[in-house]
Amino acid sequence: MEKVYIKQILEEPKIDSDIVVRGWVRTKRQSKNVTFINISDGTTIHTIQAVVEADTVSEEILSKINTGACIEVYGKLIASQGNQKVEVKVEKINVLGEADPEKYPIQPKKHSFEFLREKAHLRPRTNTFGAIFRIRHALSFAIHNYFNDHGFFYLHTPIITGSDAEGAGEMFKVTTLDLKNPPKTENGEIDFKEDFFGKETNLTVSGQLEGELGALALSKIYTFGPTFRAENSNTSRHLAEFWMIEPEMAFYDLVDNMDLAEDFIKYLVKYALENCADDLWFLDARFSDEEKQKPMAERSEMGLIDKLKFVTENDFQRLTYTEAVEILKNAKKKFQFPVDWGTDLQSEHERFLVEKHFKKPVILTHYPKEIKAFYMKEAEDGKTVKAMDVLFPGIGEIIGGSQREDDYEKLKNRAAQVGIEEESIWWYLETRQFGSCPHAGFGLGFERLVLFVTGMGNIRDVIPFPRAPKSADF
RNA sequence: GCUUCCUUAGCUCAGCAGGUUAGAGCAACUGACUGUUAAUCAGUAGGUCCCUGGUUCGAGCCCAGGAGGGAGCGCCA
Repeated sequence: MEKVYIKQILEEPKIDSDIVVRGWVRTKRQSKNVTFINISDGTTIHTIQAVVEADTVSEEILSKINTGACIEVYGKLIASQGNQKVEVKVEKINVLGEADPEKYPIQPKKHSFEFLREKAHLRPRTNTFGAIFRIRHALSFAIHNYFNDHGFFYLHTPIITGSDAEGAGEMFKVTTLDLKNPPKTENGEIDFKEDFFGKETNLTVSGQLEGELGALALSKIYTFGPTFRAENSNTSRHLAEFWMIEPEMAFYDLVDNMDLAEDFIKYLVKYALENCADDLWFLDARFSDEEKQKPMAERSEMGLIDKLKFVTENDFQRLTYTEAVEILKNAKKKFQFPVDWGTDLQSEHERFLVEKHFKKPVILTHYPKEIKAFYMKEAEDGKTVKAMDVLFPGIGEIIGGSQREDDYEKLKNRAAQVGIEEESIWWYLETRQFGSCPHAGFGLGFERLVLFVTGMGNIRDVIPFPRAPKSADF
């Protein structure tokens, strides 16, 4: 028999029908003649209220119904006399799983996110995390929807990679060698020929290079999978394991790339607004409460939902790195770090451009080639590359992308300049020898998107089980 | 990796100038209550003051080292 969940019961209430509700107890309110139990099954932010008249359920069972317990309620769906439209008039309750109220850590009160991070196994049962993970799902789904509708193919790039040339950061080693007693070469170095793959392997830091191989065959591809960085990054915007979306498109130049990035993000935010209204409403209220705690100067001028609508309704500001440097040099604000053409912009500079100067998402292009990756297409001026960074308020860089260098000689020279051995990326270089073409792509940090859409402050709270330096529980 | 702040009851936090038996709110428990909305009211119980060492007649408070956490920076997505 098909099970019915709370979301469906509340959306299409069949008054006077017999129903079974299963879920976890949020609160129980008891008085002499009647007991009220609020139940959540996580299918929606809303709970359903079960009403137990005196003597319908034994004291023994009632005493086991505490916050956190899992119960199965048989009864009739009736119109409610209280604040909600409908409620369940209880006939029978089975306790499926008890939760000792002396020990169950999630109480019907506000908890700090720091505390809940230590209870990552139970935090999905809270309103906030339920909402976040439902939105996370919706956004994932929307990503596949968007690309499928636009003729992209989902390409599965490897998680274990034999290449260490992606240049995106420190990598986690993958090995089956005995770490206490590894085989050694004559020089005394570890002999990776003896390792599982017969060479040194790592967890991927980016699917881009393999993604390009796909684009140069299928025209438009995207990847969406986990990515690993062993950087010792201790911030609220970095994870050691995160999910990245990386589209790569043949015959796209930098402008096409920007157009796609902007349209894509707007679609995703709009999808959340249209499909996660209840959860966003809840998070909007949470966001406002949070903002009220902050000093006036730091408060967001807009509510969460207003912020999201603003992004969908306004064009992103596009400008070159050189133009940005000019704006920053002429700004009245004193920066901690000086602005100079040729050095990378600091967080404070990016924040100024996005949050103070333009007050909307910004796409910066044409960075000096020295501060960008080897695979980016050199611009006509010979000094900059056709790179683009999409900067978001409160998040910073949410997308990094570029038109890719499609000229074999130039690409080979750039790789050599930054010390990448030709043999390690021979397969990548070969695509420029055989049927090369202009192409472009970008990487979108999924958790950074979820951070923006949910209005949360720390990236560790938008992934169910965060991986960060010194932190890999659960 | 760097800078800075924090660690006291299950949770959120207070605590003086270094001075006896360490406090509050919420949660829990017991009871009361004719339908509650994180119910209300009354009561009960709950502590390795993060760890180790030091200074002192005396340390939750001062000093040193360590562990864990937050915020910011760098690296990036």
